[in-house]
Amino acid sequence: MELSLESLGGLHGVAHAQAGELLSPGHARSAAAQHRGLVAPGRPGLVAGMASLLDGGGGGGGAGGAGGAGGAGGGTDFRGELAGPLHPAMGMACEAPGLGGTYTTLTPLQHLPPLAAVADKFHQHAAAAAVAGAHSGHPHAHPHPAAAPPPPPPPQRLAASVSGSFTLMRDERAALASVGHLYGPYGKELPAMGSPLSPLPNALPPALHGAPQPPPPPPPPPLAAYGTPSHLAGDKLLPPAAFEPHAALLGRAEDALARGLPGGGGGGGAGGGGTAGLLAPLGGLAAAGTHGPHAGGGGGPGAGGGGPGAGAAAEEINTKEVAQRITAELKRYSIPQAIFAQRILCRSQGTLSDLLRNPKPWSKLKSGRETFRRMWKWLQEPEFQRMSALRLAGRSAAHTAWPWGAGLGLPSTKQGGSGATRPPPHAAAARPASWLGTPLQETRA
DNA sequence: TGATAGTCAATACA
DNA sequence: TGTATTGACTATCA
Repeated sequence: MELSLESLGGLHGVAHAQAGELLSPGHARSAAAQHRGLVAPGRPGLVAGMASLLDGGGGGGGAGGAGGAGGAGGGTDFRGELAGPLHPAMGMACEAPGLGGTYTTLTPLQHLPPLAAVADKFHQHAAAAAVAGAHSGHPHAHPHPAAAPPPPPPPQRLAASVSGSFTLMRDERAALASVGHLYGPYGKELPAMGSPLSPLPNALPPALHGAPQPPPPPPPPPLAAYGTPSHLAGDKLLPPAAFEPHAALLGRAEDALARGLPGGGGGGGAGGGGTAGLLAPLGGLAAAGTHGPHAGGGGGPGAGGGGPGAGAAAEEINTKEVAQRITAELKRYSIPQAIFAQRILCRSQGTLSDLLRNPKPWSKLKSGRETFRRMWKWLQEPEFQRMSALRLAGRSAAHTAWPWGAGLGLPSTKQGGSGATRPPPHAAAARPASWLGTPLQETRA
């Protein structure tokens, strides 16, 4: 792995700083045209970055990058545990419980720009990435099935790589925490990384905004840009089967996060905010979520969180809060429920809608927890990764012709009703072009 | 075997 | 076009 801290940093920088430049004229235009109204003034750069990231270009490389990063970070035993899959949201959302597999983005990072290239705007992420890298080298050259170096990706792919690095970081910190590593460094970095976690400008309970945060997340990139996996064809890096461990580990990761991230510290406030608010120790129930679907407004969670610090292995997710945040994020980025449901949750739009509107208390959930975990996990990701996940997932879907959009034929957490018996669908075809992108057609052509 | 949970596709609605 | 609702179905558990 030729991944270096500097590379990471640079990569990151490029991803954001040069996003605009990297954008293909077509995408740039479409993005601007389509989301003019969505782009919040003052954050065009990031938007562009995300657009770029999500752009088809980023995809393949990105995935690879992520994988690479992950590999780098995963140097520890933890890596072994994770065995590749780094993030359910990263295109491996739809795993079959028990299969323990996931898509992973393991392709090597491509040329990385110098750290100097990092845009100030994103220096925090870069730093975080660097830290992650520092803590996790990818010592061994374990075989990555899909790690085969893809053809030299176009510049745009760098962005995607960034997302990969984030994936790494995320899991990395969990790993670190879980193995009792010094989590200290992350105390500072994580908040930055986590900024995306609780940066919901509106629609979020105060608790979630408590802490000082970097500038609000950028407005959503053009959706059109998200769904252009054209060159990503065949980018599935890991066999789907490799994924679930992720879910299995999720618990641990959550733990780790709960213990190490938010709470951490007092600092908390915000930093922890996100996670803290969403997770609650079993004993101290989180707020809203546990009190009923429409329990009162948001106050709860964040506050309730009580501190992730407490939650160890058995923290519960504040379903209500997660639902609110997901709803806010989807609106913020103009992500259709159907897309999110299919790509990240491997569920149908109707299911997601129901879950978001009527989240059941964690305590009442059974297999449905998995769905909320995915949502939660997605929320934990930096924006780049979130979008990447959506994109990658879409790509995977496109290339694997997921049945009913659920993915790889893997059963959903719980096969619902006729879903299992219904004829393979047309789901893919029905996906909005802006999200699915033309790639599907291209790759099939 | 019935109750419950979870999900889906279809459809209505905005 | 995206979201909310509904009815039907399967899986799990007591």
